[in-house]
Amino acid sequence: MTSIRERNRELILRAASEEFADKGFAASKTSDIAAKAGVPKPNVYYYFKSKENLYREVLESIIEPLLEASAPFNQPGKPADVLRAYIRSKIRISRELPFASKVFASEIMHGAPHLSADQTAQLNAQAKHNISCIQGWIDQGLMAKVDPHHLLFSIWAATQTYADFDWQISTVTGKASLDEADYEAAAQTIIRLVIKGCEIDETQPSPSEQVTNA
Amino acid sequence: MTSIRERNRELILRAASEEFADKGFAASKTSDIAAKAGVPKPNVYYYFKSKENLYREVLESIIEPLLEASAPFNQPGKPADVLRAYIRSKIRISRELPFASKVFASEIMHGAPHLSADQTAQLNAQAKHNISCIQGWIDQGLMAKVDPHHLLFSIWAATQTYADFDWQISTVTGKASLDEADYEAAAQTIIRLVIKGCEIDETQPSPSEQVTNA
DNA sequence: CAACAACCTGACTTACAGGTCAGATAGCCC
DNA sequence: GGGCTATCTGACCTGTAAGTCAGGTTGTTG
Repeated sequence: MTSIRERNRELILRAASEEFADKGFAASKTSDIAAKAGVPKPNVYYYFKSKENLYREVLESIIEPLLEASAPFNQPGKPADVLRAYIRSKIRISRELPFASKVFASEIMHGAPHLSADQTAQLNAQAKHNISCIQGWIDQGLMAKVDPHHLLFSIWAATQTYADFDWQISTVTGKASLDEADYEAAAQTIIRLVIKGCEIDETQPSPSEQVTNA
Repeated sequence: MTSIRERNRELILRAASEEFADKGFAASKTSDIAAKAGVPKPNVYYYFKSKENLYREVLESIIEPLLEASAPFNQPGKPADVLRAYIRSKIRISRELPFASKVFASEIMHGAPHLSADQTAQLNAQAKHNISCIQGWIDQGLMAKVDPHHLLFSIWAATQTYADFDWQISTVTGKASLDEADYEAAAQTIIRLVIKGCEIDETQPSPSEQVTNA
């Protein structure tokens, strides 16, 4: 069995994701990754062809979870429920895959030079779908007229910030790392902002807001 | 007059901020920065002692604007007004100083290894002040009980995202760059989420919520 | 247990980017 | 215009990190 392979690849990938998240692609040294994984450097090259390959695999590992986070948008549901579930998924990713999240964020920040056209297309398609879904709710009078693009950007930003800017969060809160309760508070805060922000203004009560067609 | 100095430093700083924002510190080459600034590489070292020094100056250039953005918190005002002004300031920074913003974001993402203790302290002090200001409003019953930390994190994230993740924004919106109207829509969306989210819930109108027990 | 493949490794090569330097040129003040 | 400083520059040096390789070891399969 080549479970040796599986195991070593896993060790190296884990070390690499931490290293890349911490220092960024260019500043990360393959020798450091090897050391952190507990293997000699040539092994890194044995299992992964190059530093860039290794990086790409780390990057790829976050794509699937990211796409899955949009699941709530892919089945019918009330705006508030879908948005709530979406925000929770996003927060969960930040919490459970902080390294890959950070690598992804860094990649996006620098113009996604390592993302394949296919990956970009997939992510973009899902984003477009989510946006048109929100636009649909607005058209149906199920939620207030909040620009779907900017709403999504805010949700992405607010949820990802817990992975990407963990240093800032730690510094300001004074906690080395957030616990369950902190993440719960974060989720609830973001959910509140989004749900309240999407509620239809009562000031000018349009008659048939509740017309939930299909 | 040594306006030659001023001018050249300015050229190099501008080129450096673009390069650092685009590629990150480690991946940026001083030769590229020199080329972009239109000066030979040794000039970069003549005016700035080292690549790191140059980077630090770029980084430093965003600190002052960032601190100034918190001005609304430093004078009395109603929560909604202060938050609105704050969000607009933050968005303005993202728009007007996109490169330095990105460099700052990248720096924070990697644990702020180049920020001086003093700069960290200043930024942290301002953040703490803003948080206690929000907490004060809550205690006075002027706004809903929204965790001040997470509220601030969301505002930071939502506003900075327009500088940091401009590639993503461009890709999703299909626009190469956002115009005045787009930034206005972004500001209004974020302001709506925040203000609505901070409004006191009417559902259970407790008369004297103001019972702030010491 | 033989032979074949997978895995491991110390020692090496190489390219490249940060940084330097000696000397040239340009501006400035008396 | 003489002398002084600031600015500029091509050519160079050097450390470092990506990547390689020859040969060793370990596992695996008949």
